[in-house]
Amino acid sequence: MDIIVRSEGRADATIHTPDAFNRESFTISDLSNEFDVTARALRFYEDQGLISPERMGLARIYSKRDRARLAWILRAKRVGFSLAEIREMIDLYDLNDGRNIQRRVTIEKCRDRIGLLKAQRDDIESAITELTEFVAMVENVEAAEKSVTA
Amino acid sequence: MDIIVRSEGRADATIHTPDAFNRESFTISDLSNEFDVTARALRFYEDQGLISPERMGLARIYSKRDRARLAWILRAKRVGFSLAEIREMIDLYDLNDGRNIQRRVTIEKCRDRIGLLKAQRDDIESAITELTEFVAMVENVEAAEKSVTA
DNA sequence: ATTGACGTTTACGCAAACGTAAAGTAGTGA
DNA sequence: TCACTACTTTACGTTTGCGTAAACGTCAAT
Repeated sequence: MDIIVRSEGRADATIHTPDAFNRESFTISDLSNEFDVTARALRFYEDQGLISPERMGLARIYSKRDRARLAWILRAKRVGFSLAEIREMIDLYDLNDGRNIQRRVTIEKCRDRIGLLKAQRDDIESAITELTEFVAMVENVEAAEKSVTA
Repeated sequence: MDIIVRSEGRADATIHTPDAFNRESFTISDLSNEFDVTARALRFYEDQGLISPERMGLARIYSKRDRARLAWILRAKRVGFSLAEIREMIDLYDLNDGRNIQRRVTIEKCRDRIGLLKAQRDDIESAITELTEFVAMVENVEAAEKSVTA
């Protein structure tokens, strides 16, 4: 019996790890399942300095913060940022967390990013419109054809 | 009639090519200048089957249609499509141009694409909001600090 | 005839973002 | 103890989207 239904039926292995009674921590497969990315990807992000989960022996233990950060990373990716750019931004956040660095630079970079994002959004809007019109057109041709055939 | 707006100082060579009195055709550098992409990129797109300009001997001659298609391609790129995906879409358009293929499939694909684009747009919106808030925050900290220092 | 400016092909190079073995460790369950 | 499963590292492979010579053709002007 394949005990592991995941989530709602996943009181197995990883869960009885001594300290994880509260869902404060996650395994690599927890997160890779939840966010639908491969473990390989997560390890890669770590290599690139995007996340640094704790370790229990060798195994990675992701905290809630790590999880939140991952969510952030993935959205940034979807939005078109490269991993390098994401790392930069994370650094910005972190630096401004422990704040003592040039905020001007930070703000500048963010503004640039915002500009890019807006342009991108507009491009996407146009694309949506165009594709939608295209679909409508194709459907009309289809309708016309049917009316002829009928 | 502002036939050539971007030719501030380039009414030379390419222009007196015998047949191109009307701006029906463009050289590779015309387009690479206009759209700010390298000639290498344009040739690459051709390799990938995205555009197929005429030839005059060896040289590529881009028609107005080619130019329009290029504009389309570049926007699709900005929106996040891969060259392969772009080729697929172009094929869809073309097939529906000489229409005799399954429109259902076309429409399906377009709808999928539209869905993705909308999700992407929403992600971008969120990112814009978040970044904007972040900037505001950083600026507030700055202001607060100044008020202390002052 | 030579020098540019512009065009061409062929082909190797490269960074990004993982995929994919290969091989070992560690805990659990029968 | 044995098998299983999840997790690990190391390291080479792959795809995408061009960059970057190298080496050559073509025309116009000097």
